[in-house]
Amino acid sequence: MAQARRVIAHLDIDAFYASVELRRRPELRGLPLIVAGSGPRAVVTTASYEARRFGVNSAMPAARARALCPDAVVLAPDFEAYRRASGEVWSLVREQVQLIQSAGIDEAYLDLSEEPFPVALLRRLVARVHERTGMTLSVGIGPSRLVAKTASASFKPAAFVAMSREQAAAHFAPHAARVLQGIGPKTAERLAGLGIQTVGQLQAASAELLAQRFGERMACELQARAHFHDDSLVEPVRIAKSRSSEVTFPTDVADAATLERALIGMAAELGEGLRARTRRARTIAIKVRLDDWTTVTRARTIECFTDSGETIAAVALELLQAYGPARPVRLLGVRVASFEDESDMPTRGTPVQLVLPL
DNA sequence: TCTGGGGTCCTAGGACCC
DNA sequence: TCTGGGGTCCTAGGACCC
Repeated sequence: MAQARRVIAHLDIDAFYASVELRRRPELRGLPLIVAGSGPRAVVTTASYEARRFGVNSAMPAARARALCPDAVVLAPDFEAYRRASGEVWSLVREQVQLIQSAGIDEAYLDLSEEPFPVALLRRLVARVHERTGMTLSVGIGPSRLVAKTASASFKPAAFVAMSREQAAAHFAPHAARVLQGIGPKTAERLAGLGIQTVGQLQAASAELLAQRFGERMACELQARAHFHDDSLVEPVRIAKSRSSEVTFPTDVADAATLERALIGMAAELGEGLRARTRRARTIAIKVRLDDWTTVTRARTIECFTDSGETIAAVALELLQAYGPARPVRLLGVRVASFEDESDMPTRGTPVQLVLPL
């Protein structure tokens, strides 16, 4: 059933990791700050706004970031601290709002459709989070996740913007199509090949032309986004479909024994994770990235569900041996999927009941 | 000075069954 | 003996997001 009025908010903690670091190292405030690993292949996890002015951005190789901004303070990431800080922020939000979908450590969507005064509630929330944690939230408000997210992302830091679908469609029309969620570098490039650079041009593009280039389904999806049509729901509970562990070696590895040791370690980790969550998987996959960046995946689905690191390792090793990388390996990963359906699993503490169909 | 790690979703093709 | 179409399960690759 269609809902009369949807009010969705997107909340994003500004420069999250950098903010956590600044909170405990206030003397660094105002300086360009980069959070990045120290290895030769490390990338930037986050940069303060001062560092961003030098062109430093997330996912950029750390070495390049240092070159762009030699005076920046570079800190190694402390994920444990970030998880704690994230918990502080989101538990404050959860005190006020029930329908929350987490979107990573520093973002969430809120469904405030049932709230009589959503904007006032969000104002109070932003103030409270800032007062209690020192973190600044950027907030986008709209009739959909797409409008909310695009608004918060484009007006941050310290954004607080509400827009209707029509306003978003008009406001973002001159912006690059890339601002729309779901349009990444590849799709933007393909669109540019059709002469489509902006959201407005995508709105006005011929549906036939788009369908020809992208297929019916994706074409419809692209144009719906350009007009900010989106009825996806805020889903508070999402059940994971896969878990994985991967490692990029500091230098490429040609030695089979080293690869096998890494694989066994990751398999053990995944087994532990599955047992901790009382979940079991049937599909075991490996991912291998060679020194020339070619990336290959191999998967096998086995008869029985497993949560055993040994079983995962045995299958992963077979897959690796069957593939037999012909070049030095840059990255190696293991993934488990096809989880046992939760409804088929015995629930702890509740006796199993036989339910007959009516 | 080359490009992390953890996920999700989509597509396309093949095997197999009815 | 060939022909057909749909559905499900599985694998591999790719795009995207945080």
